[in-house]
Amino acid sequence: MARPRSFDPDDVLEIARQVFWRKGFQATSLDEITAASGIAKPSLYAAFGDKNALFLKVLDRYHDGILGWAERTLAQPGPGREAIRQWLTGFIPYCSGERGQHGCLSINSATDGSLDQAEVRKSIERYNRRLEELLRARLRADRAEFRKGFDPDITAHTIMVVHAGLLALAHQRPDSKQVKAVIDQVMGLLA
Amino acid sequence: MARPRSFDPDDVLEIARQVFWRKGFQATSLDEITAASGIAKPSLYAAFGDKNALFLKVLDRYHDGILGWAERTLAQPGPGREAIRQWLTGFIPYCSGERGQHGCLSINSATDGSLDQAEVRKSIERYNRRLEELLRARLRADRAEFRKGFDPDITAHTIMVVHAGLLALAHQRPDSKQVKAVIDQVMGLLA
DNA sequence: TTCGTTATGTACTTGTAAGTACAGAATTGA
DNA sequence: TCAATTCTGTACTTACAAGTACATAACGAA
Repeated sequence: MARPRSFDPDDVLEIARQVFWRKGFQATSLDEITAASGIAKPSLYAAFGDKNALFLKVLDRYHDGILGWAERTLAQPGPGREAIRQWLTGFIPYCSGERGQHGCLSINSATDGSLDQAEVRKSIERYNRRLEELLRARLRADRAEFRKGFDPDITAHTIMVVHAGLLALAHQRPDSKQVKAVIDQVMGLLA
Repeated sequence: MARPRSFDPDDVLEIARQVFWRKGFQATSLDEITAASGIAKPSLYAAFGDKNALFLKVLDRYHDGILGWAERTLAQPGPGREAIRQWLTGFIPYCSGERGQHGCLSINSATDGSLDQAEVRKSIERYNRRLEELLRARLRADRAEFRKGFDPDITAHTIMVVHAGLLALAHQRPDSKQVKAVIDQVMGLLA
C-alpha cells in the first residue's frame, strides 16, 4: 500500500505524557516532544492532530490507566474498607517524596486555567465521575460493614476530596509517613 | 522631585491577580494586564520587575490576604471545633458554583509545572506551613474538647488536605450543599 | 521494476509575547 | 521660569513556538 509508520503511537503518547506531566500543557512545546521522541512535527500532526488534540489523547490515556487500576483494586474480594484503604494506599508513591513532585496530571490539568477547552474539562469530569461511582458502588454494596446512619454517597465524595487534596499537596513532596497517617485518619470515617 | 506615579501599585496588583487567577501564569500575557489595568508595559516593568516578579508579588499578596483572614477566624473565642468549622465554611463560596470555577490561586500555582521557580515554591510552602501552624496551634490549645488519643498534628494536616482537595475540585463547580456535607463529615474527625 | 500512496525531514511562514529604546510629559525645587 | 528627575506611551527588537509546504523516502501491489 504505502509507507508504514516508523513509530508506535502508544510509545509517543507515553513520552508526551511524561513531558506534559513535568512541565504542564502551556509550557510544553512540540519541539520538546519531538526532541524527546525523535519524531518530527509533521508526523506528530499527521498522527495526532494539533497540540490540543495530542494533549487530549495523552490525558484520556492517563485517565484510562488509573481507572483500570481502580476498577481492579476496588473490585477485590473481602471487606470494602480494606479495598478502599488499598486503593488510597496505592497512591502514596505518587503523593510523596521525589516521585510526588509532579502530582497528578489530571488535577494539574483541572487547575490550569489555560486549559479551558471544553473537551479537556469533559474528560476530567468523566474521570472524576467514574472514580466516584466506583467508590460509591463499593460503599453501597458493603454498607453493612459500617455504622448506622452511614451515608455512602457523601463518604464517596469525601474520599474523592481527600484523594484530590493529597495529590494537590504532593508537589510539596511530603513524607510518605505523613500521607499514610492522613489516610489512616480518614479511614476512621469508615467506622 | 520628579513626576509621580499615575497609578496605585496595589490597584494594579489587584487587577493582575484577577487575570492571573483566571488564566494562569503562562497563559496570561502582559498585554492582557496592560489592557485590563490601563498601565503600559514600561510602567509595569519599572514598578514590579519582569513577569515572574510581578506574579510573585501577586501571589504573596494573595497569601497574605488569606492568612490574615485565617488568623482572625481561628483566633476567635469559643470552642476550637467551631472556629475551625467556621474557617472551612468560609471557603464554601470559593469551592462551589460559579465563583469556584477558578479554584485557589495558590493551589493552581502549586500544580502548575511551569512555575518551578524556587521563589514561587517557597512562597507556597511558607503559606501552607503557616496555615497548618495556625490550625495545629488551635487544635493543641483546645485539645481538651476532643476524645482521648486525639492527635492535633495529624488532624491539622488532614484538614489541610481536605481544604486543598475542596479547592482543587472547585473547578468542577460542585454544589455548595455537597461541599458543606463534606465539611460536616470531616468535622466528625474532631469528635 | 515501476507506480501509487503515505510517511518523513528540512526548512519555512506566521503569530504572539517578553522585554526595551527613546522621545516627550509631569512634577518639585530653585 | 528653568532645571533635574522620574514616569509614560509608542513603537520597536527579539525570541520562540505553532503549524505547514514541499521535496523525498519507504513501502505494497501489479
